[in-house]
Amino acid sequence: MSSLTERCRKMVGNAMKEGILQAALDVLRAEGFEHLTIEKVAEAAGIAKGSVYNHFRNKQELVTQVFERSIEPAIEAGGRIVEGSFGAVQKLEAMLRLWFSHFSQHRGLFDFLFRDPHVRELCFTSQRSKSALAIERFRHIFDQGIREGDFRPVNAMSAAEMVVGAVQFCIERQLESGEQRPIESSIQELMDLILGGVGRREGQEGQNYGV
Amino acid sequence: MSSLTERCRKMVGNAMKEGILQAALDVLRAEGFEHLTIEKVAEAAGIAKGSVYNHFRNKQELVTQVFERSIEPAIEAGGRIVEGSFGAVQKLEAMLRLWFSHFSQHRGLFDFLFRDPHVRELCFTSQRSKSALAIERFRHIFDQGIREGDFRPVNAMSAAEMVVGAVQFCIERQLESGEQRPIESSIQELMDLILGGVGRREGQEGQNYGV
Amino acid sequence: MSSLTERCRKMVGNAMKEGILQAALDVLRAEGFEHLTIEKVAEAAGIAKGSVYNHFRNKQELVTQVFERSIEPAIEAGGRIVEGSFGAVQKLEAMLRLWFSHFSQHRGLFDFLFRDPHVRELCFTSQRSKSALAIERFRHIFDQGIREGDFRPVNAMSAAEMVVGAVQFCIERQLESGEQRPIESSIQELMDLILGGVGRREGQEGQNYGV
Amino acid sequence: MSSLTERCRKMVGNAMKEGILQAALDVLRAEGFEHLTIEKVAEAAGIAKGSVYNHFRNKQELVTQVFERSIEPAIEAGGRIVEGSFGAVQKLEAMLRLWFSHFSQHRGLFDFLFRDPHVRELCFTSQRSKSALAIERFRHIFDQGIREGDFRPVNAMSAAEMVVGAVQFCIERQLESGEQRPIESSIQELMDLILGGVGRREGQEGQNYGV
DNA sequence: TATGAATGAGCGTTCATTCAT
DNA sequence: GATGAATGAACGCTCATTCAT
Repeated sequence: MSSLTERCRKMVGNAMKEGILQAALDVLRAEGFEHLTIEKVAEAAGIAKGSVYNHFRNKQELVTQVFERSIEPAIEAGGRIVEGSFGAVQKLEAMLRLWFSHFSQHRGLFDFLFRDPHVRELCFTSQRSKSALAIERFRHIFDQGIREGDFRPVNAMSAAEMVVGAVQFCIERQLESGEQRPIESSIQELMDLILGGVGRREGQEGQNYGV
Repeated sequence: MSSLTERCRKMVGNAMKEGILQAALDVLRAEGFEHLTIEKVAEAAGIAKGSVYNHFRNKQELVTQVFERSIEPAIEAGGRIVEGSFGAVQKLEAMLRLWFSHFSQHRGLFDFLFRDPHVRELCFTSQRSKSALAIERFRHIFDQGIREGDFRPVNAMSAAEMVVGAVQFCIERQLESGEQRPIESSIQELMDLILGGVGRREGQEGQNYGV
Repeated sequence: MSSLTERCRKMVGNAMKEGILQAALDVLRAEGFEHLTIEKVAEAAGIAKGSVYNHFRNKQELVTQVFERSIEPAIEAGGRIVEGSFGAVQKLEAMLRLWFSHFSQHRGLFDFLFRDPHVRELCFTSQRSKSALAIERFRHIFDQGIREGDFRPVNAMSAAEMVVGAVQFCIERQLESGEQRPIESSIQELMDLILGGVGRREGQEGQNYGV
Repeated sequence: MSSLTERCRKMVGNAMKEGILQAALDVLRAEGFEHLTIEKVAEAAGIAKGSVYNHFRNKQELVTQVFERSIEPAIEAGGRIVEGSFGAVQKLEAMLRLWFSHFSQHRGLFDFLFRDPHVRELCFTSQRSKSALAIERFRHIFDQGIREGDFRPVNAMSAAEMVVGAVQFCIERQLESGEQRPIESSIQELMDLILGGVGRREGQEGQNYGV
């Protein structure tokens, strides 16, 4: 955690804010949320404690912004997928790929978001709207799928909730276990389950497994 | 919150511990996690602050045990379901029913566990092993279903993860939104999605929409 | 609180100081003393925080001057009364009238000076010398009265102290209670008490009660 | 400021509170109100900062109690005077004597109450009711005097206000100037002015001064 | 074993003041 | 002179934990 002061003193004002956010992220990663204090953030940023308050009204605002910054790109990417002109199945798969790859690519960045329970909680809190957004997006995809005849006429909302819960949980588990499973494998497995369910169907019975 | 002292003074040590746990639960419900202090717990239990430390090494241990107590019955019930002699589909449905009903019946008790972010996080922490247990149980059910030919030969572990994530998330959402949806409806919807997936099947095509 | 900057930028330095003092007064009235910060004053004056320090060595000096400004006119008016060529009784009454009217006319201005304990204290501090001045002036009036035979040969200094204390206290009380008593009534009552005291006199005895 | 810890550790709980109050008084005297911090009080009392909060909810409560303790005895003594069975003139004189002597005898204790503007302000604030009490008592005395024919039928309330203001101010002035004037002299002078006023009376003219 | 006063590290926050630009 | 970001000492307050009784 090198001193930011020299780097920042002559920077444009905005850069200092970035520096503090980065410092907060560093502290979060290094010490976890419950040991995140303004003093440590300031120290990590190489600035005085009081200076933090020139850029963030209070601790809550700082931590929230750390999280918002981290998740922003994924949200935008999600928006682009939903609004694209592909079929529902493709969109669904793209969405899963986005989630998995985003969390994998930024594992270094998101690790703490899920590993540290305190942070995870805060994220979920702040993400309540984000969660709602995610659900909404999956719902759109399911609606489209149903409309276009690719999906059964299920309750799109419930399906969306289920998928979001399942995906989040799977990602969490992978991060927790440190398992480095190929993303595509996870995606295909989830797609298979989401599309086909676990139940055996009469038609399939004969086709796939015969006797 | 009547004084527990008289009741407990001559009781076996275990009863005192029960009283403290109950007091902690009361405080948690009344004031939320972030206002839970040892002092308040002691006061609610009608004992002295220091006495709490005769039964719990520290605050963390106390709070963890509060949660463990809350979830214990459900865990045992889950064990009985898995070890029963029913079909996988019935076990799966029973399991979902257990989860939903448990959280519904104890809504007053669990509300705070999910509403208060700090508590939720703590619960998830303690539940990491509980989650693992839950996954294991669902995995057993899926294994049974596959073995007995009721389920497709999916990856039982992945399916279990998915279901646990989905169910937890749905319950959380319901608690958060305060929605009082009929349990059976939720269960049936989830069962339908888990068993049948969202994707259209060839066999259905003809049945449902004709050509 | 419009920006003073444009108005003041090209003004003589003195005008800027006036602007800051006025801004400080505005903040004082609007937010009370304990919420008076240099930053708010600067903002109200439409200038930068640092600029305040080009005109006032520190906060203390600024606040003191705000008070001095407020009381200046009354002091000058007091001087004119004492140096006038009237009798002691008339001067005494004029003095009381000045005090009462000054505080009444500027009630909006002085209210906070007395209502807010922190400010009141600060004013009293700064007024210690002002009090001395006031006492001195009343002492002159009493000396004159004694010399010219209008007053008994009392200790002029003690009488002056007494009167100043009494008048200040009465004004304070009125401001505190928010009472809107007619000034003339207060003045006449005080004059009566100062001149005649409360004690019964031989001459009165016969007049008022007969024997 | 000797360590109170040894002395107090074995004392009854109440003694510790006394010790803190005394320590606060010491700090107040030594450093003035605006430098009174909880930390300094704790240090002066030889205890830990947090311990102060075992006896006082917050700083405000502590300081208020310091003041209340200081003035309590005088208030009670005042009550005994008013309720006594003497004439109004005697009661008035006794009251003045009480005030002067109380502040003189406890000069060491009250010095700060008047010398330090911050404290004075706080006292006046807390004393608003005390002031009201003092006024009420003088009013009773004046009422009695008027009823019994010793005083002119003046406005008892106004006279009381005037006297309280005058006496407080005179005492303040003496404390401020450090002047050690004989109390009796001050009392007699005030009594003379209060009873007789400053104005010359026709009847007196001949009697007292002749021509 | 129960007590609860004492502890003391720690926290979030404020704000008068400085100084490089 | 004007600026305002940076400073950093200071403050009131909390509370898990200890320990002498």
